[in-house]
Amino acid sequence: MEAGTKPAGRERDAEATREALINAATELFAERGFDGAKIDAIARRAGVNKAMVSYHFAGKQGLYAVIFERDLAWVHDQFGAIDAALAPADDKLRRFIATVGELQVRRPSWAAMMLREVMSGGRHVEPRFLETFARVFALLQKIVAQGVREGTFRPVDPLFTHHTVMGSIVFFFAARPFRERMIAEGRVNVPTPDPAQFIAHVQELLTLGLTPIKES
Amino acid sequence: MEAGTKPAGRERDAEATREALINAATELFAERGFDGAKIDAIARRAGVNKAMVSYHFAGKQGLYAVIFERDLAWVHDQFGAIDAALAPADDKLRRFIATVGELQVRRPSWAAMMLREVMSGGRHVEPRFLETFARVFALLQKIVAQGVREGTFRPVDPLFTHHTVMGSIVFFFAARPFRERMIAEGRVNVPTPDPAQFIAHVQELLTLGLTPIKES
DNA sequence: TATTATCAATCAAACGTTTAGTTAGTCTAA
DNA sequence: TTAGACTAACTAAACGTTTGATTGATAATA
Repeated sequence: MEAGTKPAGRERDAEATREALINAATELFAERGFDGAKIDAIARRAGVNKAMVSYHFAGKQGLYAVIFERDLAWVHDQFGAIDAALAPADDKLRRFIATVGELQVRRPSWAAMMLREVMSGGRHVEPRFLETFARVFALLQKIVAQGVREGTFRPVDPLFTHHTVMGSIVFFFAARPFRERMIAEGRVNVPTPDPAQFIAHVQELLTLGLTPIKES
Repeated sequence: MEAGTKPAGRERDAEATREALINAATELFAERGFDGAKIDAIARRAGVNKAMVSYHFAGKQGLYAVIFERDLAWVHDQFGAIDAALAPADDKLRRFIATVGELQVRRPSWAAMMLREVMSGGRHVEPRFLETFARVFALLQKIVAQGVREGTFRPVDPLFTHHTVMGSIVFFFAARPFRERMIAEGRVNVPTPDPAQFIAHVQELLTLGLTPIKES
């Protein structure tokens, strides 16, 4: 908890302040959305003055943009590597799913922020984000086509497949606050699930679910 | 578009006003969240004065609650029927998925509103909602157990299965604004997908994906 | 039937609060 | 000593809600 708080080391450290703000804001944006995350609350959680948001990021929108776009390059690289790889389609699909999963581990709040953007039609993001997203979908489209060609996948709609993969994973990570509350309140009788195991589950489900039906 | 506007029939019709507000607010809550949906915008879209929100619903929170809870009874009935049915587990799972799909068709904005609640840990909903949600999960848990017992499902984690099913469907419907923008802007080269076909896709994916692996 | 009384429904304006952003000055590390 | 980092106090705008007046449908009354 309170992962955003600035460490109490040096009194004046611009980099530490920026990081504290980014961490605090990421949590609050994920949990409450752009309008629900108040600058006062972000600054308080980060342990700095709220004027620092304007000072370091030129306002709330600027802070939001920095958070949202700091992983675009990483995403670009990872999925580019899968695209360039020489491997059968089912392997690529597993890597695709694993990479989406890795992003969630890297940035636990990314799922919720992405979901909110997707629901609002990309209201707060710059076109660069749309490009990256289109590229990721194009990759999955390509993988599915390859799999159908290779005979390892049945002829499924790549758009549908994209939605099941992204939907499953993003929902799993975005739903954590609710899931943990339900478990804590004893409303569901299950142990806290392991993210890595869930990713493995999605990999298996899709590998098996896309296997062509044998004509015996 | 502008589906919330009050019909121009009678000048004073409390029921029509309430409906217009509910419709307008549902769209805006789904698209922008609780804090992002401003009372001014809701009232404008509904074509009524913004004081009507407090008059008819005792404030923004009251309007939100009415929207969120108007389908709880329906959900309760539908999933109760599946639970009570005498059918093999794979049939029940298909019905489960179909029912989640039907809810989306009934209330196109429900997915986004639910997702936002799930991300915030149920910040704006009353405990009644949590109960219903727990009951739905319990049903899926039961179906999976039955399927494993009957030998039609491999021994999967019901919590994971729940997340893949709910995640896939809710994401598909919640992402509509983004998807339609991407298609409209020509960033992805696909036709607008048919919701019913997507539901069928999820049914197939899970039926096949949960089939036990043959030991040959 | 025509008139009047009544009250739910509606609206424009105003209220108090909250919000994002700014400013003027202070502090600290180098 | 100075440039950059920081803060408390402030401002203007936006927000949800309340208020007081007004409208129009309805039903009792003449």
